[in-house]
Amino acid sequence: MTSREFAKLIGVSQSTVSRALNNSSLVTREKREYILQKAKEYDFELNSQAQSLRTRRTGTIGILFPKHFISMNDNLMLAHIYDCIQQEMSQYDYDIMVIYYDRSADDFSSFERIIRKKKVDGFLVLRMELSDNEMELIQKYHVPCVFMMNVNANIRDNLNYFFSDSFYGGYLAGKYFGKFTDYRKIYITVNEEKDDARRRFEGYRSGLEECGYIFKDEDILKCNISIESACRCVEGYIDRLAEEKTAIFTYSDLVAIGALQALEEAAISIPGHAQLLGMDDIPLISSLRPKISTVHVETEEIVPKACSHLMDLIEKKEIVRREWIKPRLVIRDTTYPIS
Amino acid sequence: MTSREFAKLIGVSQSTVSRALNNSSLVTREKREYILQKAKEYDFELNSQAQSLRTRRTGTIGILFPKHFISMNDNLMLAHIYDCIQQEMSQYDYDIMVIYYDRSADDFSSFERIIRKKKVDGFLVLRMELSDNEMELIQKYHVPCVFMMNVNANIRDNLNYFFSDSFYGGYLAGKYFGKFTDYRKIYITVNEEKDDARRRFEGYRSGLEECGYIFKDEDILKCNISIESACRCVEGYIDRLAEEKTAIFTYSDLVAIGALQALEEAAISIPGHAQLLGMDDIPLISSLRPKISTVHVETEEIVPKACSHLMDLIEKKEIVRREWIKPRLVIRDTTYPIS
DNA sequence: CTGAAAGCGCTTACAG
DNA sequence: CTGAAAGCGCTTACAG
Repeated sequence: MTSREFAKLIGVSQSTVSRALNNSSLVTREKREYILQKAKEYDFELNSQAQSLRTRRTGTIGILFPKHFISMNDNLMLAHIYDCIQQEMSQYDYDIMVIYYDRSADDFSSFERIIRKKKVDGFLVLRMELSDNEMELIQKYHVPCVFMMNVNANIRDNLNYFFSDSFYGGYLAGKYFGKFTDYRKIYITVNEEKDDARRRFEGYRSGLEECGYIFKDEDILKCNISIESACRCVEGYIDRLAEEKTAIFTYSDLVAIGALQALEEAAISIPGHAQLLGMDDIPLISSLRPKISTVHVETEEIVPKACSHLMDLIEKKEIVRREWIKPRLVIRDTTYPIS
Repeated sequence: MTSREFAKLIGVSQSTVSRALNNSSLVTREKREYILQKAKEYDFELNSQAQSLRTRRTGTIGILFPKHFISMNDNLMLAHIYDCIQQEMSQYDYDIMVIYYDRSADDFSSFERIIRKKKVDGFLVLRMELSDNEMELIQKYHVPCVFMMNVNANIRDNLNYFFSDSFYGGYLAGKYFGKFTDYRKIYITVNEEKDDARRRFEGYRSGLEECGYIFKDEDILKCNISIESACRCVEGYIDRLAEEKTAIFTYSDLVAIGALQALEEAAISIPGHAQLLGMDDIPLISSLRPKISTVHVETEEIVPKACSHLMDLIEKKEIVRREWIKPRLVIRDTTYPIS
């Protein structure tokens, strides 16, 4: 049933139906209520395609996932962020579309296609390594975009973002481990999120330095962002870890889980002989035993801010907002309590 | 730029532009190629809202998640299924919209809203406990729907589905554990997915029976579908588990992970004193140590079948397909190898 | 506050 | 094979 038919059926004009169903103040309360009630009675709902065509609003936002992202299962932090976004957006009556990076696409990435076809009203971008091409698209089509969580590249002007302060997160780890003077400090980094991993490390190094510890570059281990890879990485280093007391800060919780497995396998006592500190604080690590200490990234704070600001941008409020949100330390079982 | 403007610009009619860009055979190859090239040159793309309004196709499908589903993080099996679907659908150039069950909605669930507003062309349903109301909506709006993975309720006529044969999965577990005559058999079930958990159990019992083992109802443990809950559940039972050798089959891998933690905490040797068998085979469990033996649900087979069939239904091919896909046993570290 | 009318940008039956 | 025209179902400026 179209709005014209429905309008005729209940004896008002199509315009009034539209106004009532869109909560326009141009319609009297009584009339609105009458129409709403009739709409329910006749199961009438406005066709969203036609609405979109007219209003240029789709009621859908896109989440642009990082390039290296393969699956929710492999990157639990992204799954967590996704969950938070979904929950947050439900209050705005917006639907969500996830945009993966499409390796197979030659000419158009799905991101490009979705922008050009106007399938979404705006983007939440979890990926900073946008190509110049993609950046241009955003500019050209004036798509509202809010960048969030992790920086991966230089931030251009007039971009909106809510980033987790990765440097500060690392700094907290450094200041904390710096207190344990008899532990050799290690950092496990990942290949995928280079920029962010670098920031975390720089913060770590700087925190340690403030405590008088000079970090040696040879104590950086490298792996991919998966449990298995981290486990194998630490296994390859296990003799040195067995020799002396170490305090290991990892790029992410997932890496920490892998490291923990290798340490347990080698019967290295935790936190006695090796302390282990993850980063992100994904839900999974508080389910696993031992509970891994970590640097908590304030997803709960970042996501609502990013969503609400994206809504503002879509409503054409042209303010630019840029914020760094500070992580905090969460001490659990794999490090010593703060004295 | 509209297709009319673009057409004028390059000296053809709007109809021809539309045909060329939609790969219609009614346009000569040369003309098509000319138009495609010009489209690229002028950055022209058809507006998908207008297309949708005309064709009644959105190029988007919905995934209806179970009611008890809260997050990708809590239910890793759903995250896994989601990953598979996303990967599969990319070949069809369809976008995906996840529909959560909205507890807060009084009158319209987001499922209802999305059906009525015609925001998607069809649904992949991971939830069987649809209300009568929702079932009626599907019928009334003729929305193509493919049900998949786990049954949770009675299956009505002319529904399309690709289900994992939960009974058979349990049966495999039963036949397998049945060989270990000196182990007491346990089953850990969950509150959330009652129907499916029941089927898995019935299969288990029947497999055991074939081996001459009569399962006692007191050996059913109950928890929620989370690692913590499963862990606490097994802890509460730990004395009996310490007393005698047990073979524990769990509703899901997540439950198995929780059970494993409790067993390890109590220093019960695995698989010597307790054998443990999960179900689903989520990616995470092959990352964790020890690797948990499990009943592998053929997500890789089910998802492509369901997606491809949904595409068929959307193309108005009115065939009904219903299939049960058999799981298989994957023996890893928490059970003895099959002799 | 209400309605008649125009138009959003496409696709496709129709005529040639 | 190609083009002119109608119409998908809305919203909103305009007139009253």
